[in-house]
Amino acid sequence: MSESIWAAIRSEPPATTPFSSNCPSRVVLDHVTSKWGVLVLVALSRDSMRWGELHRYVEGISEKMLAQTLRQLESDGFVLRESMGTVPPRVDYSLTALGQELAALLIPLVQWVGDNVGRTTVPLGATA
Amino acid sequence: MSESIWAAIRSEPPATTPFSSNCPSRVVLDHVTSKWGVLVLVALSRDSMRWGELHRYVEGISEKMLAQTLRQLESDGFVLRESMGTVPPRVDYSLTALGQELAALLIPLVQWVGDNVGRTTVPLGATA
DNA sequence: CAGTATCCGCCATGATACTG
DNA sequence: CAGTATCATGGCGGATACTG
Repeated sequence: MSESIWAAIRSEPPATTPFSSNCPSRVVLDHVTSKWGVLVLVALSRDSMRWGELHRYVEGISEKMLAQTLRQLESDGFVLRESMGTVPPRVDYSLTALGQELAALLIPLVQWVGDNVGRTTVPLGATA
Repeated sequence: MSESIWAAIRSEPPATTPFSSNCPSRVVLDHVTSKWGVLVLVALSRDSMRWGELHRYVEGISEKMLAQTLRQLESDGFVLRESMGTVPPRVDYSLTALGQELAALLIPLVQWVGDNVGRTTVPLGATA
């Protein structure tokens, strides 16, 4: 009994890939590639931004989704939240070192998509 | 009247970015970064795959979502579907040139996430 | 200003069953 | 084998109102 426990503990997390259904990276990947996650991460890649700035910059995002996305990315360790504790409140959001590594990979992607929408055959009228 | 029409037509699609709420790239970005879209695109980046192969390779994807994702990516011009017209049926899926360009950007991302999950602070227990 | 709280519709996702 | 059809549901996402 104790043996099986130790065996289980000792056994390495069996080198799962994002293609494995139980791989933790699936979760992170979902956060990162979420509808708003990508845009927020890229938005913060230039410089830190305040809540209101982000809200205006990432057009169309609701307050709820902005809050949710930021909390998510913060809990993943990609975003740093700094409250200045002033009145009226001022809160700055920036990328952590980890977040910057990630954003570095996201930028070319967003850039490419932006540049090449015209080459795609996306059914017109899909404005959503 | 005709003037305003021409003015409207002549005016360039006002250089929208993915941060603009009405930008078409938003749609493509959503397809590409969809839960299964990323994985399917990366899966096909090595070589073409049959339906059943994909279904097994991208663990956890339902038949419905596989079909839907493939149709989506096909209609965007990223994926090529080739039915062999045999019985029993054999259908091959591969990336178009456009899809390969895209996948080239997706691979480092998926790779990075897979390699760096450990550095993130994803709340444990989130296996979904 | 920077959020939280609440309500709600809709659709993305999934499980199951069926078909050429 | 390669899908489609159908049904059920959770939660994504938006709108609105409220607060320190």
